[in-house]
Amino acid sequence: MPSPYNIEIQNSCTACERGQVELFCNMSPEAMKTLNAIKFTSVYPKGSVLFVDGEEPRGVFILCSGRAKLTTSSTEGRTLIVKIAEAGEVLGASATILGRAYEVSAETLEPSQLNFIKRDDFLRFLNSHPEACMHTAQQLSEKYQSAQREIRSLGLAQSTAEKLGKLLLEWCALHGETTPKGIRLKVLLTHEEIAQMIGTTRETVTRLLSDFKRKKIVEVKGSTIVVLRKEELERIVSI
Amino acid sequence: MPSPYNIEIQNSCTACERGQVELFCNMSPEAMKTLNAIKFTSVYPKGSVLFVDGEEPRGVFILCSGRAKLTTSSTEGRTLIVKIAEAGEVLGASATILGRAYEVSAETLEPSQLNFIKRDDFLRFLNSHPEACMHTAQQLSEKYQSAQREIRSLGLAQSTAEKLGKLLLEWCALHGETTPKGIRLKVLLTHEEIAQMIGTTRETVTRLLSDFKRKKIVEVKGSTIVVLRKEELERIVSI
DNA sequence: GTCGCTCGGTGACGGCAATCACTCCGGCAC
DNA sequence: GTGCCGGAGTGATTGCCGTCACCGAGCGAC
Repeated sequence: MPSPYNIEIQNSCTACERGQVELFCNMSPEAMKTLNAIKFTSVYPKGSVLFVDGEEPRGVFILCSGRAKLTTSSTEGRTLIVKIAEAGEVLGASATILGRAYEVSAETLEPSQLNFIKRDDFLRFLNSHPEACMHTAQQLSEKYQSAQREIRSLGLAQSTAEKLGKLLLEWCALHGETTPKGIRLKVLLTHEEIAQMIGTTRETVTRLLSDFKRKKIVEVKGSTIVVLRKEELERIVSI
Repeated sequence: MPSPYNIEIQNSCTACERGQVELFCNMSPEAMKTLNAIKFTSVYPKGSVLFVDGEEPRGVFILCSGRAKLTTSSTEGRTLIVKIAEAGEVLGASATILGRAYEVSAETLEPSQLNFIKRDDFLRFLNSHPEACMHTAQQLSEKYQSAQREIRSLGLAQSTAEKLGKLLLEWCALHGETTPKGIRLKVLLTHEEIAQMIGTTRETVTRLLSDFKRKKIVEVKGSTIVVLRKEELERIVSI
């Protein structure tokens, strides 16, 4: 089924074949039916802003396919990318549950399909379906642990090289592709965005990557990075 | 009722008068009864380690009274204080729910009463009591939002003065006591611990506080800090 | 073709804060 | 009293990295 943004649209959660693996998709038939009834499915182009830091919570977004960046900004315009959300994640749950302002902003990084659920519907859904509530608790726990890792990285690393190394290693573990030469990564972020992920500047990211290249730790070709010597990266990180 | 560490012990959650205000304490009578049956109440002295970063989750701790610090450490010994937990908070919930290692360490800062619930009991409790599950989801949402604030502070502040200012302002909002001269804070942490909260060194904290004193922004007497000019602090923070 | 523009690479410089190395003070043991 | 120890205060030095500035490559619009 072709769609405006050239991705497959999945209209029914019950028929969604990704259902088996993702946290919020593998529930009992009756829960899925309710979910189907209250969700609004849409496809968003790259760069769509789903919600903004500080805004009153309208509801939650379930990321069915695509990626989204969660960011927070300082008053004078510096931006920090808190997390890159992948398919299967629920966005805005904490704010929706607490009825407090969204604590981050969310923006799609590529064409993405999302299910939106209004706050009232979502709360009713959680109250009436214990399994949905458990799934949400799991999602929130994941989010919390991921936030803790971010805190560790930002607060305990004393050099920026360490932070960048940590980020590269995380990417290796998440979607690294092992090849004879090393671990290959498709990096779909600009240096600017990488900088925003580790709280530094674009120039520093460029310099550090050059440094890694010079030391034969990585190889960069266009938007792919090949990690040649993972051990060396681990050494830098765990100094 | 006197106790070994000179604090009041509350043995029954149903009779606990703090019940009305705290998240995990105001549930239906039958849920409270179950909670009472599966919990282990103990009083811990100051400096007790409840669990350690990386340890397999044994269960959750409900902090009935007292305070505990949540920390994470780097391999070479630097420590970051992620959060000071206050009475009413649930500790170790995310790790227990996910069945993954605790993501932080927890240590009491003063004599504290805690209810411990074993992992299996806790999971059964959540599954059989939807309201407990909702409360847990709320707790996790709170924790997540608090972690996000920490990330903001660590990642977006460009000077250490800004981070210290932010911390002081948070303290003012949480347990500041308004007096004619300014807002009075009881700081029960050493400079070393304050440094660990904002990811800097003891010397820098000492210097910054001296700086604030010189600029007549704060006044320090022993372990109390009086914030004389809150606006000035806010200006520093939101540069 | 020529503009725009975004993105990446690099040099120069300066400032903030980490590090090291003391001193001082108060409390406690003895 | 003395010694010890944890906490606080301060100076000197060093180096990392943020900032500013500029340039080149690539690319789409037109």
